[in-house]
Amino acid sequence: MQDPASPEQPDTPVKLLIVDDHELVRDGIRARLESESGVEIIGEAGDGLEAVTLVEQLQPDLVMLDINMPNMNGLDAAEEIRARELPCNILILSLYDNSEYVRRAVALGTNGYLLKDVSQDEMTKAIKIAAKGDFYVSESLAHSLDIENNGADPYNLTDREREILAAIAAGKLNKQIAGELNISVRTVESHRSAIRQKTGGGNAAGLTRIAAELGLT
Amino acid sequence: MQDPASPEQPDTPVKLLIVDDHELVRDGIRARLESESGVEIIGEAGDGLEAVTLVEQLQPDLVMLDINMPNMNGLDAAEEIRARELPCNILILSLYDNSEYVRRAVALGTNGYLLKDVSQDEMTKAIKIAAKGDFYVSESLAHSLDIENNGADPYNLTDREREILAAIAAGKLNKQIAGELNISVRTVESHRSAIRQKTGGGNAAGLTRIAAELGLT
DNA sequence: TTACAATTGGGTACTTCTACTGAGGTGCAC
DNA sequence: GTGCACCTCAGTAGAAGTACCCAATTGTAA
Repeated sequence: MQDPASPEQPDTPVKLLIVDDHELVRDGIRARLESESGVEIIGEAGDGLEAVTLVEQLQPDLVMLDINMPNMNGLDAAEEIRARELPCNILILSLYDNSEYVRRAVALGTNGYLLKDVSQDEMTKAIKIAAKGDFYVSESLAHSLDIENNGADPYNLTDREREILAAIAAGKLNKQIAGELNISVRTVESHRSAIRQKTGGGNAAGLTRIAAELGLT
Repeated sequence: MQDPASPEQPDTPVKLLIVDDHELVRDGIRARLESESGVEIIGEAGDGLEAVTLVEQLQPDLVMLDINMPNMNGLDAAEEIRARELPCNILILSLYDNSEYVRRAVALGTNGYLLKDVSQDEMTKAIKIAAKGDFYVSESLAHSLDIENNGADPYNLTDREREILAAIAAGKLNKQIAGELNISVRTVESHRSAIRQKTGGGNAAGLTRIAAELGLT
């Protein structure tokens, strides 16, 4: 993936920026890594905006990004860091083994995706790998990635269908959606019908639950 | 609330059991408290079932319970601990400032409700208070509790309305709901109409989002 | 080029939901 | 006992969604 100014020598510690909106989690990460000689925590941030600013200022080798945060979420922050071409590797640390999240993290060219139930050993391993510019993913997420590599999500929804599913979950009526997308109500109904068939979602309430499951809210 | 065999003397440390399904969070709590002389961590659990077992075996003064966990969630574990009349104070530690959760925690006779964005100072303070058998709640949650004390939730829904809202969010049709509750479809429609009016929820998708917000899923 | 998937749009008939109106019965508080 | 909130049920009208059927266009892959 990316190969910025990260050190190839094992004796130069990895300069790490921790980003999570919960101080408690940051404390946990800090507690785990302070015994690791190969990692040096050079800063912390509590939301995505702050993260982007600090990546620019502190120039860490690696930034560990939580996803759910106020102001700017971790995936958007990753996108911004890539857009500004900041020489920093990115490791996503999320609560959710949501395939949409993983899909997007991969698409953004991040260097790894960890679940928060990760063990200490796996975390340090992931940090080393991601800091080199390679890619690491939680073993428990391997199946999601397999699916991703096959080019399909759990329900095989197309982009358009996901777009419309998100609108349905937002409580919009078919008529509204048709207006916003400049297509006919019948077309929206066709998509909606296809979504129901693929997901087994049933009515609007069921589809809304599935949209939440896919992270489309 | 409860006043079990917890020590009144400040020099006897509080025997604490930590329960969270994420080792990372447990590490964070441990890191924060190991500098505190007044607290001794005597065990950890990763789910609610294990928590109840360990409370029985280790007899801690206080158990810190996460809510979202596999096997048995924290609120159900708290209920079980109270049902077995185990002499242990309970402090809930949750990600969510969900008024339904807070309501239930209060109803179960727990000794506090903390959000995970809590600072180190507030956490130790809460532990001291809860270990004495008093009640502590996050300052940021005070408003939810005020509402609770006024006998109302954010939307002023009645019990029946919450029941029906949950059914709607589960994707059930009015006809199904009517059948299960042995009432007329028209009555379900009346309730549904009242729910929409109170919550501004709009259609089924909107109501489903609100149900999720209220923890009725 | 052929084949296929995705997106687009329509017809028809049916079910479900929404928005308004009305009211009877119960239980609790002042 | 007089209100009041809650739960119950109904009529009517229209809007929205569901379940089938169908096909034209576009782009991409075999």
